Amino acid sequence: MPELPDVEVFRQYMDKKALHHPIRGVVITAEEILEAVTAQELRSRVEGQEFHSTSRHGKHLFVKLRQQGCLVFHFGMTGRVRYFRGRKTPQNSRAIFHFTNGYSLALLLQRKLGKLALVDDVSLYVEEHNLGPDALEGRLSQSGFRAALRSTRSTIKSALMNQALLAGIGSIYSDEILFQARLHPKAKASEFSDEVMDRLFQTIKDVLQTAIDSGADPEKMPGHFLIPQREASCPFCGSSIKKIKVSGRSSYICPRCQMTGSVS
DNA sequence: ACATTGACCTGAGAGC
DNA sequence: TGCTCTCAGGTCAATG
Repeated sequence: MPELPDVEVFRQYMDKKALHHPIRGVVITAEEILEAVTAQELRSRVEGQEFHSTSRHGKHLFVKLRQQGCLVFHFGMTGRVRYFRGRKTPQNSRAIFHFTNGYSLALLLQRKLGKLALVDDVSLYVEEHNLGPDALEGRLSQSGFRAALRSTRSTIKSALMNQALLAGIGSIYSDEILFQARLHPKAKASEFSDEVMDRLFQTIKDVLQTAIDSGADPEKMPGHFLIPQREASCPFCGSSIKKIKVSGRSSYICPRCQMTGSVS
């Protein structure tokens, strides 16, 4: 779930539900998800404050505190947030922020691959984690995208998933983007023409924005999207979708529509 | 120096 | 039913 569109939906959810409530307690039930902070330090710096505003870079969600500091949520492969009322915490809650209004916000991680950090400087965090420009926001220019693709020898799928080149795309959305752009995931990223790169650049924006507009919910995505029907047939030509391995990750492709750059 | 692989963690689902 | 095996949407260290 948690690639750029999912995290953006979480961000909007936090904005709607969890801002501006005084925090009366913080409970960490899996200390290993904390990054460069102890549970005690986190508690003492967060309790009494409020969530003030949110932002996002790639797959990272930043929640600025009212006085000082900023929480960083990373969701790994299975993370979510949930705002809930009452005492019974949802399953797989690893960090819970209790508000004075009787509601709480939990970070849910089935697998403990997510992270929670507390930082003072968001741009420093982004820099230290070697994150490239966000795949959707304006910082990534068309020419910058071309330069990024030309700088690597890897396949286009690996390049799209490389957070240092551009941040926010994972395995699922790289498949969707390459499907919509009719490009084979094993094609060499650096070998595309300018025209193909520019078209791919636009496809990235379109796919990510459309996914966000669908609430990152496969059931609400448009009929030409691959995500809701990866195990079925191509919405364009009807061929059965094939599952292949690309640099160790499963990839779903239409073998007929995505010929460009395929290695025979 | 760069790209790819395996390990990390946990649970769901397949196959026996 | 119950066991074992494989795999999953991410990242990073180890390897080639």
